[in-house]
Formats: sequence, C-alpha cells, structure tokens
Amino acid sequence: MAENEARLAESRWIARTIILVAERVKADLAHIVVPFDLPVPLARALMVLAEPTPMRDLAEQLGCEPSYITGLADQLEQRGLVIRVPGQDRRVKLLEITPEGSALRDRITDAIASRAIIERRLDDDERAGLVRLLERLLEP
Amino acid sequence: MAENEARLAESRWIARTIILVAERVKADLAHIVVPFDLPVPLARALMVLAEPTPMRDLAEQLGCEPSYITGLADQLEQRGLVIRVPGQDRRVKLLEITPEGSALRDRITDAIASRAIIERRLDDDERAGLVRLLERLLEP
DNA sequence: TATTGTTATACTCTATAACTATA
DNA sequence: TATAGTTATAGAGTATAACAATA
Repeated sequence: MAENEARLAESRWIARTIILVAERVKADLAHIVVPFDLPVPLARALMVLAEPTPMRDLAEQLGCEPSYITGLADQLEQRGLVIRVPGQDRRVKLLEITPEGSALRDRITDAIASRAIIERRLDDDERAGLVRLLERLLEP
Repeated sequence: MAENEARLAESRWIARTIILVAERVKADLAHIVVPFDLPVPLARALMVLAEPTPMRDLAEQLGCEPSYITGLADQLEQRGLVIRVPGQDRRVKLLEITPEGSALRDRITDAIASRAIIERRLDDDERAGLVRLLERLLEP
C-alpha cells in the first residue's frame, strides 16, 4: 500500500535524521565544553548527577560499563565536582555533586542553552513542543 | 523577574535533557548495529551518505577531522558499501554509496525506526511534531 | 600559495576480565 | 553465592602534524 510505503520512507528519514541531530548535539557539546577545560565524558556525567546516585546507576544512565565509572568518579572527585558518599548498603557508593560541581553544571547548561544548535533555532512554540517531546521520551 | 527565572530553569532542563536523549540515541545505535557486524562510525557515515559527497564535506557533517575520513572510507570501500569517485576538481574524491551500501543503510534505518527509544515511545501526533522539529533543525 | 586527501603517530574514550569487600 | 566497586589491560575511536598532488 502507498500509505505504508510513505510511512516507511518517513520512518527511515526520521531514523537517519535523529542520528544526524544527535551527532550535532555531540559536536556542539564538545565545542561548548572547551573553555571549561572539562573532558566531555565528565561533562556528560555532571548532566546526569541531579541527586546522589549509586555508581552502578550512573553507568546505566550513561550507557557504559560500571568499571568505567570508577575512573570518571576519580577525575570528578579530583576536580572537587563530586564526592563519594557511602550508602546504607556498604557495598554501594553514591556520587553526590558538590556546590562547585553544581555551579559548573549550571554554567555548562547555560552555555548549551544559549549556543546549542537545537535551542538557537527554535521559536517559542517550537520550544514548547520540544519540551513536551522530551518529557515523553523521559518517561520510564 | 520570576518569568525569566522560570525560563532559565527550563533552558537548563532542556539542555540537560537533550544531552541525555542524545546519549540514549547513541547507546541505542550501538545495540542496533551489533547484528549487522558494522562498527558504529561506519554506520553513522552511511546515514549521512545520501548522495555522492566530497570527503571533506562528510568530515564536516560528522563533526570530525578530514584525516579520519580516509580510514572510514577505506573500511567502507573494503566492505563494498561505498566507492571513491574522482570529482571534476581532481583533488576531490566523492564517496558514493553502492547498491549494497544503500540496502544495508535501509536495513539499519528500519531497525532504528522499529527499535529506537525515540520512535517506540511516540504516538502519531507526537511523531508528526517530531518530524516538524527535525525539519526545523535541519534548516541551514 | 591554498586546498584535498593520505600517512604515521599519539592520544582519548571505553570495554573486558580478574580481583576485593560486603551482602 | 551474588552484587558493588576497583584495578590492570587492551581495544576502539579520533586528533595532530607532516606530506603529496592538484588548483
């Protein structure tokens, strides 16, 4: 059917375009982060750390292996952006963002908001639509 | 003003969430691509190569250095997914996707469309909104 | 002289596997 | 025995700098 073919073509276009946009977001983040002298992986971790988070959960949210988080946490701690807090289960360590980390995260998000290709190109209506879409996507 | 503060907070939320969603798209692509036995960088290049593209342009679209494209093109050629075509300016080489490359790209985009977190979670209205947003973002 | 692509090299990012300490 | 984090190591991904060919 022509309708199905059209939808298939649109699906392929969406799929390719999502990859392209994600690519641009990634490149944009790399540029934005330069003046902050912060490696991109640390910046991404900061974005996730809204509240104290077990290291294992952070790995899942970042889509990487738990062993990788150890190095990330070490670097974040050295920079004073995060501290390791023991959990009630004493095997668990939570990463808690420090005031310095929180301040830096805000500066980075502000830079993204003002410079990132996504927001720079959207008017108010489109912005509202983007918020709704992102909310949908974050649902568990 | 409270209104500005609310908008600032929303901007920060958008900025963080965009990073998170891009992260998920990336992780999703990595999973999707496994059964095709294709490294992620090659898959991303395939997504971009709609028509014959100078290697330098591909570098720009992927947000990487031109020297890196040489290796990508080598691997794509070895797999028969792409050929190097000389341009009229004889310094330039265009990468042209082969029928095999095109077929593989369609299979990958179909897998993305059916499995990617983005599309799986959207109903028809949200899907239409997503298309409009992506079109806006692709404008030059 | 400026630009395209290539080569060689080194660095960054991330995974795998074996280990420890708690549970 | 199973789970959270760590360590050491290897591999993938990507940049930098010097180069060759063409403009």
